[in-house]
Amino acid sequence: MKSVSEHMDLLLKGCVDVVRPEDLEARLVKAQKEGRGLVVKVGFDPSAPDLHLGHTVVIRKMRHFQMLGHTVVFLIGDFTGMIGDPTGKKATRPQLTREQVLANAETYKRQIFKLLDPKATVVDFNSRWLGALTSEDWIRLTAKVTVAQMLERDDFAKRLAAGQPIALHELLYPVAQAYDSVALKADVELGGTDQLFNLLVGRDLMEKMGLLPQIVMTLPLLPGLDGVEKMSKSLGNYVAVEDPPEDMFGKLMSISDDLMWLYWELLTDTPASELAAMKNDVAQGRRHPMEVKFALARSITRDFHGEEAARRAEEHFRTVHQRREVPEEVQEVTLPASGPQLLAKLLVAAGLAPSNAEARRLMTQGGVRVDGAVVSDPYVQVSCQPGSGFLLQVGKRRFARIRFVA
RNA sequence: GCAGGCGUGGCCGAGCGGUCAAAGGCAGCAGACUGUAAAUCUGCCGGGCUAAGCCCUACGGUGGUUCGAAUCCAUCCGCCUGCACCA
Repeated sequence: MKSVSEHMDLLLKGCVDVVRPEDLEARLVKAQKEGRGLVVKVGFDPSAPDLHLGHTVVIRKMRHFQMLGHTVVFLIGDFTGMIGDPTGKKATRPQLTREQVLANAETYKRQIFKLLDPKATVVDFNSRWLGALTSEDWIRLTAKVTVAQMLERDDFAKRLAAGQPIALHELLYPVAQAYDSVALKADVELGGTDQLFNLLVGRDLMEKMGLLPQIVMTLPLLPGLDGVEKMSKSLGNYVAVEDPPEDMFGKLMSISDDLMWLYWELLTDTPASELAAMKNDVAQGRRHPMEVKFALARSITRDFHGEEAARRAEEHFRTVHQRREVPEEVQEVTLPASGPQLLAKLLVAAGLAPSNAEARRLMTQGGVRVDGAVVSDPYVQVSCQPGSGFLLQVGKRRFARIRFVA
């Protein structure tokens, strides 16, 4: 087994806050001596099981713990979901049914097990213990946390100062999350940097309830493909875990050279030392940034789709985007044969344009090719003899092979 | 409850009786450029029609006024902001 300090290198890679590193090290040493793994807890929202690469930053860290023999608890916050993590955005969460929660859990599993080892992952629901608390239990529990403590939270402080409402139950969110750590006797809790406050409440509550306070580790919020905003579905700058390999590869190739390094750090397991060497090589002109970006796209695509799919996605990218050639697999569209037709209408029929007007526009702008040749006259007709056909291309990367059948 | 305001294209947002298919921005699409699906530049960006034009649909819903309404009036729906109330 590797030394604890080597473990530390892997575990601390990419982290923003670690409270406290020396505690982590001590606990690793103790665990190793006792031959047991640490319990690493991470909470997830039960309502949004569409994971993107931003989420995988934390999930990857979970994997690092697994790789070192620790147990990871993927905690679905079905009880806290009723509150909704207070963000100031009103909107009380719609309550999910038991069936929805379970269905979402399955969706989560399908996605996280691309990175995590199912055997070393415990999937749990916090309604299991939070739902079992009596009114009396809640009073005893909330007695351990002060209002002043809650108001340290930036969001609460701001709203209070601005005279905006803070519903009483919102204060319960951090307390409930903290109690999760008590129930699980967590050794470590991971989360995004936005979770720091909640995670620290967990430490505090554990100590008050006679447990060893958990170690808190936060990971950065991943910037989206634009390199500016954080990755999020609503901003459209994301790569979904379940994006098809070609899309995933292509989206990753589109990031800027600067952003690439952060993605290397947060979305691969490449050791920091290796990364530094690579960065240096590019800076010295010994390696081309594009080549390094290819390696990145390959690595990430492989994680989610496997070696073979990643290879094909790369090939597709090189063919279609780099060499501007026709991809191996082109969607076939069969249309009923007829007399001569306006090409514009065929574009619509083939699903390459949403309306005739749009199809004509595309043609006028030189965006349409028939068998490789640009056709810019919006009124050309083509013959639609049975058995005949041609390759239709719109823009650089949308293709359809048209065939006419009687 | 009282007073005032708002609702415009995928989104934000201007327009306040005709010249409005509706400024501007974002997003999107196409072209150029590029190692790149980045950046930048150019063009397009409701729909139908072989069209410098005509027609249809569209500015929350409905009904009016007017030769003519996104623009005025009535009403309904939805949202917001003050003030009041909160036994």
